[in-house]
Amino acid sequence: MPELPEVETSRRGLEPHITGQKISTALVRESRLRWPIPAELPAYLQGGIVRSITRRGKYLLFKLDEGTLLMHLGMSGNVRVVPKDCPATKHDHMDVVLASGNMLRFNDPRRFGAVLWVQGDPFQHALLKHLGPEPLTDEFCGEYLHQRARSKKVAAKTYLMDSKVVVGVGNIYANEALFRAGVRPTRSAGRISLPRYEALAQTVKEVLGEAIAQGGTTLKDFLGSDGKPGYFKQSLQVYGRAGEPCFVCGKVLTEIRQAQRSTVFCGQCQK
DNA sequence: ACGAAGCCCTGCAAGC
DNA sequence: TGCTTGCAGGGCTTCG
Repeated sequence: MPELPEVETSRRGLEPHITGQKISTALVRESRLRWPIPAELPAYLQGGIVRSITRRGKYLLFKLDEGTLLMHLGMSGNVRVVPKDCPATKHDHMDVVLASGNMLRFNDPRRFGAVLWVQGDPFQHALLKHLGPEPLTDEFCGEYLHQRARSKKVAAKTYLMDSKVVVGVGNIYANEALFRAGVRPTRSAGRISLPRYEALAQTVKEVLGEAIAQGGTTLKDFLGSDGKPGYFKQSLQVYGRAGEPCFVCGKVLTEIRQAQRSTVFCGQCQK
């Protein structure tokens, strides 16, 4: 479900309901995720106050005085604020009940997500320590991409989706950004010029920025914490359009697989 | 050290 | 209608 825009959409939706709230109780209903939810988590959370909710890549960080609740939505995860008497449904893994009468509910059918507790500096945690820059900051630019790609043979798309290179660029937005920049997804990362990387850095920012502004991309079931779908789907130019004509040149879009993920591109517009 | 592949899981749509 | 197959928005881990 979530790429960076969807995670950011969730974060923004949660923020006003969660910040400053005291946690009355927490309940782990199904601990099996990518890693088990720690058995001690409810004890850590109980009585704590959520000071802030931030995002690093696709991770959500709920900061408490005693530590940080680290959450990843994986492929199918969803986190929402609901009234505390809201009946549980399938795949509701965890509830964090707030003094306000609402609760934070984490649901994840495919269980690729994670809910962890980190004491001390969360950015020193193994999962966050080696992450690349945020795509919407100035640190992420053409020069950075160009420099870092030197002598790399990986395909441009695989390079763009590597969280050590840049965080938050998932399959949809990698396809879209490469199309907008006119870069063929299969081209070796080390064989792309600086000006073309400048274009690519720009289109990554554009695509993600537009998607956030539109509340993310709802393909099947993504809903923001307000229950509304994202509207970026209607802006997609290549993702999910294999076999259909390119909006720019009319040539039929090609689909291939890279690293077990579907790639769609225009053989005419992308070189 | 790097790059490719495997794997974790459920749900759904398409095809037979 | 019902079965089987393949694919899905991610990313850590293992293998070569």
